[in-house]
Amino acid sequence: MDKIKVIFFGTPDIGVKSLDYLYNSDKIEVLAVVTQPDKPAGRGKHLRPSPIKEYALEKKLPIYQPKSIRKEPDIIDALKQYEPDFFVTFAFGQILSQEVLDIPKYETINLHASLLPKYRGANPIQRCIINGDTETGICTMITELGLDCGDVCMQEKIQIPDDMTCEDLWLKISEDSPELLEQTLVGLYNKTLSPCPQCEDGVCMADKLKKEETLIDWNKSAKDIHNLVRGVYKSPSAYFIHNEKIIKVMQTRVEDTNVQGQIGEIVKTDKDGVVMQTGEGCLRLIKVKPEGKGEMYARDWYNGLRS
RNA sequence: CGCGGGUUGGAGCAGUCUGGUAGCUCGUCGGGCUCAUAACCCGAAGGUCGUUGGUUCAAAUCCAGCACCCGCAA
Repeated sequence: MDKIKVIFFGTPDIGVKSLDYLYNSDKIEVLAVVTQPDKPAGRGKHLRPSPIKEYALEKKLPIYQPKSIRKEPDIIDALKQYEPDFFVTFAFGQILSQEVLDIPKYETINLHASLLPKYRGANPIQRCIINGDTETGICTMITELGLDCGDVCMQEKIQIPDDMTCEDLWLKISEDSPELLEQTLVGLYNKTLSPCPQCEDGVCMADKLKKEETLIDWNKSAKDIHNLVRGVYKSPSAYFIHNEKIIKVMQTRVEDTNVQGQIGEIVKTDKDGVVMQTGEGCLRLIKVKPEGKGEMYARDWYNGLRS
């Protein structure tokens, strides 16, 4: 059979393994890559290419970097010239227009990191952990104009253990997505796969994370704070303010303890960390990252406070 | 040239403004107490104070350059 001709739309590193897998697949030919423009990043404000672009450069694939794909007819025309069978989008970061969706001969396929119709939107990975879900997954779907509302092609479930962080889940999704994408493309191409409409009952949205959500509210339960900490682990991290310094919380454990103290205060310390009183139960801080410092054990941080 | 913090025994910090004896909380090692202990008591080892140069009788401390780490903002 002929190779399935695909153009890949993506930006962050979560899609790199998928792009690599499709690139190396003997069933698929990646014609070009579309990614976000280079952006100032990091401390020095230097322009940085997206991880997808770096991969494409390495493989010498054609690269397109529209500011907004809907408003750049030159790029739309260029994509038409490839006569692709499919567009594949995976964390691209821009909304496509109907004109763009109509380009591929078959469909535009999106990989979404949730079990649709749950967690439509920008941030399904962190939201499901913050909410304390024990299961999530990945879906391939037909892209339509509305936000993540198209018919679902395939899905795979992923269990969320109690100590999984968004980084762990991000990596897991990155690893599990390539095969699902390939199977979806082959299935649609051979017409052995029929997409199903989403059940409208279970729809919920996963909004972008707001900065104020990552400030720890000690009045919440230890369990909720623990979920927040692992849900926003490293990016951007949950934090609280101590002596006018930002203290990011990197690792915690819900504590079985009878110690009672004032909410938001340290009630106990030992070699394993610092125990904080919350609105419901106690939370042990295991690793923290004070402003201007590297990640350290909470115990070490506490030692320094007593100098 | 986006804004800012940092580098001091193995860890986390104070000391820098106002130059003059290397400090605190831990850890490690040894001893003691104890039925026992991660608890308590006593003692010890361990530091060219990031690096290079300058000022000075004298620099962790003041001045200049360099390296590395990090927070904010994007």
